[in-house]
Amino acid sequence: MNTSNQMNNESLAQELHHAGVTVRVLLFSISKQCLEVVLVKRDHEPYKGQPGLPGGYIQGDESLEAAARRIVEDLTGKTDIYIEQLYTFGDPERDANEYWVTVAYFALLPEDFDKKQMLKKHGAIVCLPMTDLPTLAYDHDKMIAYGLQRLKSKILYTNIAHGLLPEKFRLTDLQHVYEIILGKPLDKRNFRKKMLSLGLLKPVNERIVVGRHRPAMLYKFKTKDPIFFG
Amino acid sequence: MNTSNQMNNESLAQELHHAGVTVRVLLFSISKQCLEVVLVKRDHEPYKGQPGLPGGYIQGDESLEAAARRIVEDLTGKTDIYIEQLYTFGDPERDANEYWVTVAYFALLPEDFDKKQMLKKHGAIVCLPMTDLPTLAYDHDKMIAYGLQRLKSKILYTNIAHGLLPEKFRLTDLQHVYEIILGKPLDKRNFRKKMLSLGLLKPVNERIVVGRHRPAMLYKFKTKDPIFFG
DNA sequence: TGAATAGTGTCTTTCAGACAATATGCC
DNA sequence: GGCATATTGTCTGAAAGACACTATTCA
Repeated sequence: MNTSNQMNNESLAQELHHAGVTVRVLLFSISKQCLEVVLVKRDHEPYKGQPGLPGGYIQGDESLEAAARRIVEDLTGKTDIYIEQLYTFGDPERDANEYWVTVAYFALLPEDFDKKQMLKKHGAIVCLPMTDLPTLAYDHDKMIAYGLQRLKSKILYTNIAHGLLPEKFRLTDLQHVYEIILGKPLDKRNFRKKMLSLGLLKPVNERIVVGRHRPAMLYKFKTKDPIFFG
Repeated sequence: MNTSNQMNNESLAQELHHAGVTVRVLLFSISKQCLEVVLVKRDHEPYKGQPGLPGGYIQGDESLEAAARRIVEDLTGKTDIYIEQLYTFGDPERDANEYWVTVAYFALLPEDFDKKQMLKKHGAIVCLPMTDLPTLAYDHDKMIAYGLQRLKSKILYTNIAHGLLPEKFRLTDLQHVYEIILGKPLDKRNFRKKMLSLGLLKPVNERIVVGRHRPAMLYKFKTKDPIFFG
């Protein structure tokens, strides 16, 4: 396809200024000690057999975000996953054969989601720790770097952490989420003081027994609507 | 175009999962008392005659950002304009006839740029204050709202203000930029204290005479590379 | 009763925000 | 000399950050 010359004819321009549109999803999740991202093994060329981000084409009757939600639902079976648009990548050098515009979305999987089901059903899927990623198809590594940056900054001024946690959780769980994403330990007293002062959480009148020690109070987010603070 | 059914054939999918790709640019600028955005009068259907955001099609040999830069250069003649990607809008309901994916970019015009030239050369262009915008083509009003939000938040934690100022400026000019964007007056002493403590500025050993009073020291940004603080 | 985590308070420092008087150069 | 803006410092309250001990439950 050659579109480098100036277009004066409207219909010709419409013909040539089209591009393939794909949606990619960065599905982040917290495992015991690290942040993981969902990858699929590509089943056709280019980059066949290599891991890449899950994604697909837009369909003519759905919005970009709806396409992203469909892809996430296909993988997880869940519809209440946190999703936001991340960035749009479009560069003729991404693929020698065609101009692809890829709209990347960013999604969060709660800790209590059973990934085994997903891994079994879609055999080619893996969850890999962010610290040890293989070579990925296309510019998917750039997308992941960008998504991680977004997550790191946005957890500091929004209630986005709810996307990574179960409905009810301990303050300790919440702190672990922050520590894993920020990559550094946090002071327990200061963390709790700050979190509770923000007023985003409400205590659930339940406790959870984890080991042979004092059980912890459970909390939930008052709302999962986007809240900005700081 | 009907793409609502499942695609099993790869080449068919490639045929149908294409969309028209346009780039739109929000070109913000500071005038005496308010923030303005550049609009053009559309010269063909749909929305012919109505004001809308400047934009165009991607060409096959340029990236999305390059397309945005080309559009800005066509309008302004300048290549060193601050640009960043804002958001990508894609929804079949945006246009009944075709699926358009629109990648919106966000750009800043420095205060010393002579807009008269631009308005004269491209007769259909207007700069309108953000507070009094007419009905716009498509969902361009949504894009502007989104861009304004980005500007308001990003001026608080980055050096993005350099895009709206001349190379050299008074601290008073910088303060005006903040006041106009945030829509509220700021305390001069606190503003200067904070700005200088950030270490983003360096004094230029020049003064500027504006009226019959003490001339002000001029400053410039140490770098226009993106800097995040706070 | 011992193991293991839950839960809590003080002090220091830093920063944001309120607030007004003096300095300087031009006309 | 008068006008008009430039430039500067203090005080107060809020929040961040360093830091360690007691409470509770289960096995």
